[in-house]
Amino acid sequence: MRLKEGHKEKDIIEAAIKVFAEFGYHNAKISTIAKKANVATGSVYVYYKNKEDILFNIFDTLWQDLFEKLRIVSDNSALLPDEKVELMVDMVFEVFSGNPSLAVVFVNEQNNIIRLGEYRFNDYYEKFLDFAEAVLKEGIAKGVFRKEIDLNVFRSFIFGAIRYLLHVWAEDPKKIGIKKISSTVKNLLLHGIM
Amino acid sequence: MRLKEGHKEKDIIEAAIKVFAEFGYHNAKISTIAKKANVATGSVYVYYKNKEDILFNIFDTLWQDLFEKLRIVSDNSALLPDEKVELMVDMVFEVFSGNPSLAVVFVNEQNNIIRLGEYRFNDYYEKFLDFAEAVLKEGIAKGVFRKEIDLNVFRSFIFGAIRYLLHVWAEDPKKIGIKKISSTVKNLLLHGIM
Amino acid sequence: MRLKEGHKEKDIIEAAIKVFAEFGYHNAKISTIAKKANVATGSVYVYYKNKEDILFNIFDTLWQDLFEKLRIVSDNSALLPDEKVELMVDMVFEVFSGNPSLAVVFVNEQNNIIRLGEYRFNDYYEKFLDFAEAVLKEGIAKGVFRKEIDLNVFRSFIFGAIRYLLHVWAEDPKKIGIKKISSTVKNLLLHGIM
Amino acid sequence: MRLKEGHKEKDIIEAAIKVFAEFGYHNAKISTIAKKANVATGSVYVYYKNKEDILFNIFDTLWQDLFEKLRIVSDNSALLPDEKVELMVDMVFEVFSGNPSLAVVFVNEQNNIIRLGEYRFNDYYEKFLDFAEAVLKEGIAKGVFRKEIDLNVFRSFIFGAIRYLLHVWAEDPKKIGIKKISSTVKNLLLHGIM
DNA sequence: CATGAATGAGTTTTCATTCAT
DNA sequence: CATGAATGAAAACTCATTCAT
Repeated sequence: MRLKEGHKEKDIIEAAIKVFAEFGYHNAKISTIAKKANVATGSVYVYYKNKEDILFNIFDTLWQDLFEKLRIVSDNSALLPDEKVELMVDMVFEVFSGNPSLAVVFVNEQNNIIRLGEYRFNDYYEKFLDFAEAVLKEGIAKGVFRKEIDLNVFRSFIFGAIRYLLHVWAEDPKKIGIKKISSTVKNLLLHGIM
Repeated sequence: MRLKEGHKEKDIIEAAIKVFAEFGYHNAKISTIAKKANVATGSVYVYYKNKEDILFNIFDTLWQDLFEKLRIVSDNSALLPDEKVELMVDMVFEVFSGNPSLAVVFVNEQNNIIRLGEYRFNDYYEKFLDFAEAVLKEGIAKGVFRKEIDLNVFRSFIFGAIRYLLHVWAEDPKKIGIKKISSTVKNLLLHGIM
Repeated sequence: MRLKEGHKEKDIIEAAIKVFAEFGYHNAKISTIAKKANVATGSVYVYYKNKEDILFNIFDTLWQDLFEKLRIVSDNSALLPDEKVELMVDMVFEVFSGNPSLAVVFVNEQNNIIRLGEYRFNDYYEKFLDFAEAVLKEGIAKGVFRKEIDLNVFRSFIFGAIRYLLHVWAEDPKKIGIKKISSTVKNLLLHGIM
Repeated sequence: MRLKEGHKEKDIIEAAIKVFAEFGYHNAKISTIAKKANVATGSVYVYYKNKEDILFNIFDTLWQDLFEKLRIVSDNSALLPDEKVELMVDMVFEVFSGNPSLAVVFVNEQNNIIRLGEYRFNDYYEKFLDFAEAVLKEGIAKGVFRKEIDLNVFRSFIFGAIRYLLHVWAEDPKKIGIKKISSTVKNLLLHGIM
């Protein structure tokens, strides 16, 4: 029999990330993805149920990766709250640092993902924000963070700031170094501009 | 007799904002917009060249509104840098506070706008960020703001944070009050969490 | 405005009957139907939701026509049972006599219609067979028809015989005259071959 | 070691009959047939040239079976014409009685078979109807059957009636017993309803 | 200006068939 | 012979845009 070559599935995802990043989900054609993956159009449907299934797969993998790394930081009881915040910010930038296209897709297609009606992604996202919230709470409890900060607003504040910076960086990775970005973010987050 | 009612153009834009917010630009049908505006499909094309022209119009109006208000704050030499920052944040939330759908469109369709190849919007956006940067520079010069902050990162940091909070608020305006959001943002921005 | 020309809807149905008859439902292309109706492909979708909707429409119209005519015979209390049977047979052949293609579609696509999951057509069909059954019952009650005949089998027997003859005739209307067919059917039905 | 099991060819045909019966020829997938036959998709093409070849095989086997049995009845000079008719009807129902799916395929896919352009099936069918005609002729010659009956119409009449009853029975074999059906058919055929 | 019927280009998806192993 | 991964041709359907009235 014709053996599965074993890399088509991955090739397709990688091609899809690039094509989604370049054209956006709605303007991305399956045929373009297939071509970029050196695969026939029909082969895409051997591995993925349909177009949205490809997008879901990208996000699934990504979130799982994020959680895994986040948990390691979160569970480390030797760290102070502010150190945790710093490490978390670093971690997020690290995940994307080797793959700007993935960052673009992550930022741009969030809405599509939700509009496509797959609610599991809301859960991922909530869970992620809960991590951020937990660290803040811990910091407040230990008297390291200011208690006037609304937790709900905080978590979206930091998520939005990072998400957008990720996008800015991904659009032109050479313009601002990712190190510079993450250190400025950490600084602003902890101390503000004053 | 045919009444020249004279508000079709505006009706269409308002309908479009709602429809774009609900379905996203790509899934929004011209016929749906027309129906919501109580206008025939063909009439949409009397006032707008095509679908993207409607989106461009929404953003044009919006940016002009933002600039006008921003300039007033920026030009007020009686204000301290930190007061300026606070007022600017207030101002942005104010612009959208009466129109959640507009906020959703503003946040979600930014990418489409740019992908559609209309570069004037890059200019709008740059100009807007320049304002933010100018205020920061002024603050640094006056010794009010910390000079370690990278201006380029700062402006995207604040833009991203606000943009996302706008979205969170717009999706469910009753969940978190816009006042609470803007005060927390100002607080975080100036002083950080520590 | 561009006025509805008023005959496109009918043109499409008529073209569809011909194309379905020639190629069968599954091999019939919307584009072929459109071409035959002198209409753009997209116009088909202005009038009909999708391909199966066209088929449903054909059958709806047909069954309604059949019922109307059947009822007139059925309700005529001046007729003897055997006269009713004769008239009903005549009537069915009459309905199709001007439109062989319609007969072909009626006979060949019955299964598709049911497989497509529109159960209203089962009702039509049951109702139709009930008419046949009622006439037989009446005949038995009056002692004109033999009471050994199983009603359930009878109604399918006659339906199948007529349906198939319709098909034979429609495939080549000149081969056997429809008059000859219907008179033989009536004869066989009432008296058998002995 | 690979076992040459030797019944794959038959397994495939049997699976195909079931799948064609359930979904219809056009909606039946080769992969579904293969799965039901416990065989790989590609193996289907080892034994059959293509999809239509499977259908042709089913009909070939079936018709040969029908002819063989028909000839035995037809050639039996000890039988009276009406006895022959009765035996022929019995025989047809017998052929299908153990395999409702085969009956469904036989009835439903007749048209596809002809549309697929294999004309040998027209011959089969003509030959079959000729048998029926011959018996009728013999009966007329012997003065047992009425000579007013048009032979051409007769043979389609009986074919259509039986074909349809076969379908009705096959769709729900428990609803009406096949014995009841065949006895009613014989009765109606010979004596009519009066 | 206003209308909404008509258009047809463009894309996803399916699945019979092939073929490398 | 047997396999099932890979292929790509084919068709339904959508909807922005046009245009006759």
